Amino acid sequence: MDTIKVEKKWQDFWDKDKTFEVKNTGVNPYYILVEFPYPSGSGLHVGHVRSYTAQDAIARMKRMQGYNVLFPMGWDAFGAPAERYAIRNHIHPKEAVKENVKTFKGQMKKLGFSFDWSREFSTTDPEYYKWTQWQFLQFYKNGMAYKDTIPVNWCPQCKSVLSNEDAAGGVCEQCGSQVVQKEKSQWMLRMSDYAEDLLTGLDDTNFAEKVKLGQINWIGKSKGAHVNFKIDGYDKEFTVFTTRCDTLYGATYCVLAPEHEYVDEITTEEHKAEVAAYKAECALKNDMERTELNKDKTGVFTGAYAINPVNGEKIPIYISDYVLASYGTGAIMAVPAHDERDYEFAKKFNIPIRQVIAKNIVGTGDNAIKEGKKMTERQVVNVIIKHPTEDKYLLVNNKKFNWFTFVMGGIEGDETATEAGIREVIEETGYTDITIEKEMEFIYYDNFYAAHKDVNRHITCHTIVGHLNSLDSTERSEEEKDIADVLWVDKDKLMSTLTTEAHRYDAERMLNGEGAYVDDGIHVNSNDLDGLNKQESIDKMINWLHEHKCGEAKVNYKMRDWIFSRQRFWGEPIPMINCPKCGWVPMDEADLPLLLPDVAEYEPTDDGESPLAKITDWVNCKCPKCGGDARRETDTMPNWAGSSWYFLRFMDAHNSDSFAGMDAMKYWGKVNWYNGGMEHTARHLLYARFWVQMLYNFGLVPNKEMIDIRVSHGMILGSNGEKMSKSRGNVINPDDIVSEFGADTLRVYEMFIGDYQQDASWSTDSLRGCKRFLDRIERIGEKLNDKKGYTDEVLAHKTIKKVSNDLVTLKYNTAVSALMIMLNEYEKFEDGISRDDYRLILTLLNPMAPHITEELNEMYNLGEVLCKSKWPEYDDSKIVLDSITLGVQVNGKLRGTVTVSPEASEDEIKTQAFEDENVKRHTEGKEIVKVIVIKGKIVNIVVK
RNA sequence: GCAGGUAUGGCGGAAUUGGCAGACGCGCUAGACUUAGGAUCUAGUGGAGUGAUCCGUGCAGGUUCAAGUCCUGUUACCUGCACCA
Repeated sequence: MDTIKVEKKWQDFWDKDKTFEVKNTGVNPYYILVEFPYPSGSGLHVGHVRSYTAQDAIARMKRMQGYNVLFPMGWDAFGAPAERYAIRNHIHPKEAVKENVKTFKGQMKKLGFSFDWSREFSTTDPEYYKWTQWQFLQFYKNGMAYKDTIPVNWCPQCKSVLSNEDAAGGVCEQCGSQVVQKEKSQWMLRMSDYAEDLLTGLDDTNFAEKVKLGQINWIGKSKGAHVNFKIDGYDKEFTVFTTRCDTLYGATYCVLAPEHEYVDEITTEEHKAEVAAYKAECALKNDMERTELNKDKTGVFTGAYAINPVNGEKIPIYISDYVLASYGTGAIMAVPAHDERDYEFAKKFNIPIRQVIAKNIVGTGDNAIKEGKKMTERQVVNVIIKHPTEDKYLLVNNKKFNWFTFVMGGIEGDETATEAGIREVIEETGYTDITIEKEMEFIYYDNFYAAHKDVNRHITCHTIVGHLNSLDSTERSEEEKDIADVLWVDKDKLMSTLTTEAHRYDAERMLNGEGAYVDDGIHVNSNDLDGLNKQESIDKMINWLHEHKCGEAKVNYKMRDWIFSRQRFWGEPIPMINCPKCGWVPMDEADLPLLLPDVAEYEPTDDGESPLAKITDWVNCKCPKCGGDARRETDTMPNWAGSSWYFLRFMDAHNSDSFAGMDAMKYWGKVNWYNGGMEHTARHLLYARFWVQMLYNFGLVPNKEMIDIRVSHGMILGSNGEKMSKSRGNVINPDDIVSEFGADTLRVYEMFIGDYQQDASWSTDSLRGCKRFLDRIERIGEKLNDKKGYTDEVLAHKTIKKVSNDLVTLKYNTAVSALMIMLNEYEKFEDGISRDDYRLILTLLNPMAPHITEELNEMYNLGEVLCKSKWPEYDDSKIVLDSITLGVQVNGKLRGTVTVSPEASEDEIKTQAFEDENVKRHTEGKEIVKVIVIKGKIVNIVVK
């Protein structure tokens, strides 16, 4: 078959027939959406083909099933690449976009996607961005847009503001020079106001779980408290955000972000120079550098002290860039004992570390508390002693209970842990030449049954670490010798030798180094909180803070307001006017769209303003309020703006009175099924949902969430398993594949390539396999017979069911495989296949290979064109087989099979199973313990 | 570091959700038809063994009559986020 000719023929037919154009009327509306592409200069990618084909297949099937399917396509054409291209080639970006759109559209048509082209638009069309601007004005008028001064990435060489992506690694992507931070006034949208709504709104969607998770992580909700700290010697206080106000008694210093507003004021005279230097150093670093230098904490002391509200203690105030000005309040209380970052900082600056939580180990198993035994309180010391010359540790082995532990014992009277520890080592092991190095944080060993004393215990367990200077020793008492042996154990055998959890925990802390203890436990050194766990303490502390007016419960979100300005030419102009008298004034809505002017130069200005700033005719205007001279905003909107509502426009693409009519939006309801790349699931989806929620709150859209199902496809990688890129030389151009193998082959192959949501590597060999499959589909047409109906009813209905279900559960690969199996079966039919057989396989294959199936359907005169035919329905009762084969296992190993009718009783199946020769061999002479029959699945005979 | 994902023949991947592991495709082997084969058709194809059989789903345990699937621990790779208090 001449695929080029045939495919063209059907594409022309669909065009002329307007087969896929839909009206906003009729029953069963169904809206299928794929992310519209950025029409780049390099043309369509095989990755696009994957997701477009998948959605196209669903669209085609749904139409045949009687749905009114909206499957639109358009262009997300604003953005930096088009602008860069324009700068280089001195042509207007809209010309470049026109060219690229032509290429993309041509490629899409050649692939036979069933888009409704009557609704096509580009975000760069004035008729479209008019409404993007109009919506911005609604945001502004409702107080959701404001101006603020924030730092941006600035390339001094290109004299241009860079996005975080373009400034990756602190280096300008274009020229390679060092990026610096520069303060700029920017339009912002109050997205953080919607954090909670964006979180709860997820419940009204059917996004894939991992997509939801991406949204949740991005929003980054955390519950905690604000705590106010007075500054010693000032009538001033600052507020910190903490999720762990329960550890307030362990706060031994505070840290302000270097940008914190109080820093200059509270810094004492002798620290001024140091603080100023540190601040200057931080200002030079951008976010990337700050995080890169994370390995080592830096900071300086301000000389000032804060007062801890719970105990009145004076604690030093430091500044450090590990505290971010942009999160929380830009200030923290530091609890080194129970926060890893604080711990690291405290170690480096020699700040006290105060334990306020003790790990609590509860006895389990043999150590679990025993009913009716006395509960006793004990202070215990565990002693970790290192060998004087070898890398070994001193253990004792209690013979009666076969316990392996460090030396341990009770602390008597007013002994310190160290004194008790030394005493116990001498008593239990005889070694006398002991040096104790340190005491670790203590732990509780709660509700634990001590078998050797036959009592229940609540132990406070102090752990000290030391070494022997020599093996000098005294004779142990006979009593001690009876109780326990002394042994030295290698470092790496330690963990597996120790028999109690408390000792293993000690060993781990000692070997891996101590750090902050961040888990739950029992509070200590915390007055009223002592004895409480984490949650209890948090609740109690929040009450206390509230009562004493020095803090309150507080929820914080990672998500910040949306920076909505770009200093770029190729974006939607922001329709705002700056009047010297009236300030910022929105443009009159009747004057929209505010068109992008035609200019000759697209380079940004020297001070980083958008190129629009240079066009004085355009910039200078009259204030809509007072009529005086005023200037337009020269910043443009970000690329994300146009794509935040395009799916609404598709519902009513030609509406000139509004961005989309309420009736049209109500008719289509939500986007039923939205597909896009994993890389967009976090940001694009969040922006779009935020945008829609605002519109909803202004009464402009019918639903708070406008997208129901969201799925993401995996990437198509090069044949070497790496991402396709020109530099790697592994790019596959879909055009080449279409002209050599045909669009249908490419479509079927990309559906068959593997799990849709997983990445997959390109394989031209595998592609050939799909070509062979389609060739065989064509060839079997020569074996048509005159019989009526399906030759194999079971096969027919089974396959209808499989394909119908697989297409809507993203299992395209097994749908194709089911059709391959069907064809394999057809080829085995001795008298050829019936016309109904052929029509069936062509229909089922049509969503994936629409051209060849239409052609064969027409060639053999099998019926109406497939795209207007009805999708076949399956009948479960026809899938029932006359007989089924069950595996027979003996002790879980397959030994034979039985073939029985589906209605066979358990006894019949059992009887037959035992008749199998091989089963007999494995069961003869053995005791039958149990026979398990799972109807329709398996028989398992358990023998001894 | 945190979060998520993945791991099954020579390769891409199936497995009705705990029930005959390796469907389907590629590749490979042998044969047929051919002047020819990167066409087509037939047979075979996880490993070891002549065989009965044994071993096999990253690794180590566990639960179960039965584990790729469930539980505990662990390793490697991929993708996000990254000092989020």
